[in-house]
Amino acid sequence: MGSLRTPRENWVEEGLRALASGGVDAVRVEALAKSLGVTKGGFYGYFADRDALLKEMLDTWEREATDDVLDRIERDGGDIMDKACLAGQLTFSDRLRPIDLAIRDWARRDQAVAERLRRVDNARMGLLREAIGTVCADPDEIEARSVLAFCAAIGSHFLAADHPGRTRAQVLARASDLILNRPPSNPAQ
Amino acid sequence: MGSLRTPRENWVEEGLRALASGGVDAVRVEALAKSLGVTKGGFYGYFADRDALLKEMLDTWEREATDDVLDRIERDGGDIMDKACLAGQLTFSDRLRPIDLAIRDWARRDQAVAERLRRVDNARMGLLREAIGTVCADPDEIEARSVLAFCAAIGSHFLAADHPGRTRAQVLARASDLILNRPPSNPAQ
DNA sequence: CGCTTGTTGTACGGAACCGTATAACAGGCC
DNA sequence: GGCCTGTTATACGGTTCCGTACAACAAGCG
Repeated sequence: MGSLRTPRENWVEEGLRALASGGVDAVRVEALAKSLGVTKGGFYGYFADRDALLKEMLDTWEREATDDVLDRIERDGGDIMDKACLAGQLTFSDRLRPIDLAIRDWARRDQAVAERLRRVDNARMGLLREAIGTVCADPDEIEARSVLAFCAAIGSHFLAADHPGRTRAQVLARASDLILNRPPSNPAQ
Repeated sequence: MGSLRTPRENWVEEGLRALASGGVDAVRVEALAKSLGVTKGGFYGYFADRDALLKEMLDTWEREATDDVLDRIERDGGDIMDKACLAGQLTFSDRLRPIDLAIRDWARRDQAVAERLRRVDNARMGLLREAIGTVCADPDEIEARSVLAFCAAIGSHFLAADHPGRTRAQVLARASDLILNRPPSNPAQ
């Protein structure tokens, strides 16, 4: 039995890389093969067609963005607010963030992708509601603050504006204080 | 002199439509021609190439998203908060919203587009700062609340989560109250 | 009406891409 | 070493797209 010279996961991995940097339309079999240093010859041994790869990429992403993140925050422990913060850091890591953003745009044009994103976002919102539930009691307000937190996390990556005299991180730190209903943190941190 | 049977603006208009519904990669000369009911024969009489059309589309969008909106809110009058709200409604109108979102994704991969978006977003943020300056005094807090408002406006269109027992509009209304530091509005409105 | 001017349809060459077929090939196994 | 099995390179036909060339054409004007 011959060994797997460029195994299935490599194609998925390279596909996610292409998705992250160029959007769905950049996920092209021949381009991926070139990046992997092979020709597309072997691709069709693993995948029926391009759509099968896209589906597998989404499976991988959905698992990494939910199960893997949940496992990790469970293992690290801490209170629910710590967990939500860690989940946020993980989902907006250098690896997952560009994939997440690309999938959000993709979801606007593909109903099946939108459905997957909905599942993932619902899981994330669940965590956020729990965390924010510790700093506020009214259910409507919890929902509003959770959505604000989520929108700030996503939107800040799509927002191009400058903040004269401040860094984006400083502005977002102050925004976090507002969302969590706490006094301004030390701006020197 | 023959008349302009399908004039320059039609190509730009159809290009923006394609951009809005399918992203930059959907803006293809032959596809636009088909939508316009002609062949691409005439296209290259107006534009040197596809990039020239993309540039013109961005010009049109930038003008509509800034000058046209500013003219309109100036004409309608009202206080600065009214103006900012109207600007938001115009920016996220059925026409401009999908273009705006597509350009945001486009900007992640094209530096020149990112620069244009930066100019537009800076103009919008300026208006937002003015409006929010009427409900809060601390400059850092104004900046944080303005960014929250902007991120909520953008992010809510990229967010796929559900809100059990509520509509997205209800949640956003409550979020507006939080951002503008005012008591909960009547939820029946 | 016939010319001029500018728009449009059609045809072409070239590139990128998909998916298939097939032959060369490399590793394990006897 | 020689076979077997699964991976890879190569070649192919088909499609879609870009940009160019040119001929057909419609409309205004003398």
